Amino acid sequence: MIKAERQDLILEHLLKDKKVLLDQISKVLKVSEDTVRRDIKELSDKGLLKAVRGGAIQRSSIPVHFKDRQHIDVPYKKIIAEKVLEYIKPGMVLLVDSGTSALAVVSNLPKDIALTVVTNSFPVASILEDHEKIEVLFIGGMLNKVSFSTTGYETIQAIRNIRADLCLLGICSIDLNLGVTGAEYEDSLIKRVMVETSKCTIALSTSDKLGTSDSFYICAANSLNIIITEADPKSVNLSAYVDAGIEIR
Amino acid sequence: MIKAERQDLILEHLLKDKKVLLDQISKVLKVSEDTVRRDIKELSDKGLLKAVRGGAIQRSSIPVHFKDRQHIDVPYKKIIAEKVLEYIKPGMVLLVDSGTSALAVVSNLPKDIALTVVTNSFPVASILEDHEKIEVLFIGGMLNKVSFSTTGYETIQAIRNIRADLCLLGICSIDLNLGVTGAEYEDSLIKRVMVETSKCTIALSTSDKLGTSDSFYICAANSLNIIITEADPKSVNLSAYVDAGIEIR
DNA sequence: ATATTTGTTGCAAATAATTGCAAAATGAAA
DNA sequence: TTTCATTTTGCAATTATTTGCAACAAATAT
Repeated sequence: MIKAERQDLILEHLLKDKKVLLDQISKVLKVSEDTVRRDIKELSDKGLLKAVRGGAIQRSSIPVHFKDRQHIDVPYKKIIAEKVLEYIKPGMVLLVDSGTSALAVVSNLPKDIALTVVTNSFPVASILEDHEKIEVLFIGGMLNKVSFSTTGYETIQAIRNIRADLCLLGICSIDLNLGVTGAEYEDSLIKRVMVETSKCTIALSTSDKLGTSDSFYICAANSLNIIITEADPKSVNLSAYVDAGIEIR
Repeated sequence: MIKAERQDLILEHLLKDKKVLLDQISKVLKVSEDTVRRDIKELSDKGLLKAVRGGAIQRSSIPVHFKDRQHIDVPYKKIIAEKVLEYIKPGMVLLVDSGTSALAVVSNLPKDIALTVVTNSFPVASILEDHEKIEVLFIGGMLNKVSFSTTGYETIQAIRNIRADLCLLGICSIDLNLGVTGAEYEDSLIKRVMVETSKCTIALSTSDKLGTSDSFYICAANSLNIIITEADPKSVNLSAYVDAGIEIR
C-alpha cells in the first residue's frame, strides 16, 4: 500500500464517519500510528481535514470545492513557503493573492502568530479559521466561482485602501525587460494593484518562470523587492536580477 | 471519544434543547463533569455558547457554526424559504444577510434562475457555486470566523453602494412600536444598512419573534415591506401589522 | 444559618504528540 | 542488475495534553 492510497483511504473513512481515530485506522491500514499521524499531518497541511488529538475530523467551514488544494503540496511550493516565512514578522499586514503558491504559504503559517491577512481568496480566508491571532480582512467583489476569489472594480477599489507591509504575489512570469506578467486578465489587474499599494512585494515563482513572459502586464521587474524560487539562489545564475536590486532567495 | 467529537455533541445537544446540563451530558458522553466543564469553558471562549452555572445555554442568536447549521434543517425554515420564492423574479438583485434563514432561502433557489446575489456570508456565496446564472457579489470586510461572514466599516460602506431590489433579512425581533431589533451589535448595524439601501425588504421571522425586542435597533417596523413567518397568516392575529402597511405571509 | 450543589485549583496517571534515529523501501542512474 | 541517494516507516525517549480526583471555595437553596 502506497502513501497516496493510504491517505485516500483516510479521507474516505473521514467522509463516512466524520472522524478518524489513530488507533483504529492504523490497524485497518496495517501501519504504525506514527505513520498515520504523519499522513494526517500532511492532509491537514493541505487543508483536507483537521488534525485533532487522537485522530482527525472533517474541516468545518467551506465546501469540498477547495480540495483542488491537492496541488498545494507539490514539494517546491513547500520549499518556497518555508523561505517566505522568514520575512513574515508578528504584527505585519499581509496582502495575499489568490494563487495556490500564496495559499501554500498561508497554510504553513504558525498557528500562533499575530497578523492581519488581507485577501480576496476564499481558500486563503478559510484556511485561517483556526489561527486565532490572525485577523482576516476579506476583499469583496464579483465572485469567481472557479477560483473562489473576488475580482473586478470593487475588489480593486478595496485594495487601493490597503497599505500592506508585505504582498505575497503568486507565481507569474518574470522578465527583466518585459516585467512581471500574468496569464489571466482580471487576475493580473488585481495583482498590479496589490503591488502598487504594498510596501514590499515578494514574488513566489519557480526558476523556470524567470525570463519568460505572459499576456498581461502586472508591473516592472524592479517593482518586486524579493523573488523566492524553489531553487538554491547560488546554483542558478540570477545575477542580473540582483543587479536590478531584487533580492533572490 | 475524541475531544472535538465530544464538543460537537455538546453543541448539537444545545441546538436541540437550548441548554446543556453538566450532570446529564456528562453521563451521556461518559466523561466526568470536570471534563464537560472544561469543554464548555473552551466553547465559551470561542463564543459558541454561554457557560452558566450547572451547564450552558445558547448564546444570544448568532454564532452557530456553519458546520452545524447545514445539517439541522429545521422544517420551518423550509416553509419560510418556499414562501419567499414567490417574491424572487429573474433578473433581480438580492441582498442576503448572514443568518440561517436567509441561507435556507438561498439553498432553495432553483438551479437555473438568473439573479445577482449580494451577500457578506461565505456559506451563502459557496452554496451558489453551482447556480450558473447567479452572479455573486461578495461584500468584503473583517471576517468573523464563527459565522463566516464579514462585518465592520468596509462591509457597511460596500453595502451603501448597492441598491438591491430585494433584501432578505434574517430572523430578528419585530415589535410595532419598538421596531426591528437584533441581538448582536455588529450584525444589527449591517442589517440596518441593508434595509436602508434596499427597495424592498422581506423579514424572515418566526411567529414567536413578533412582538418581542432585542438590544440593538435595526429599523422601524414599517420599514419592512413583507414579513414571512412559518405560520398561516390567517391563523395568527397580525392585523396590526397589516394596518401598518406590512404584508404578512 | 446551614445544607447542598456547583466551581476552582492543584495534582498525578493516562494518553497522545514530537523528536531524533536507524532500518527498510523506493527510485534513479550507472 | 547494482549502487547510491532519498524517502518512508517504525521505534524509543522526551515532552505536552487531557482527564479524573480530591480538597477547598463560592454560590444557591432550604
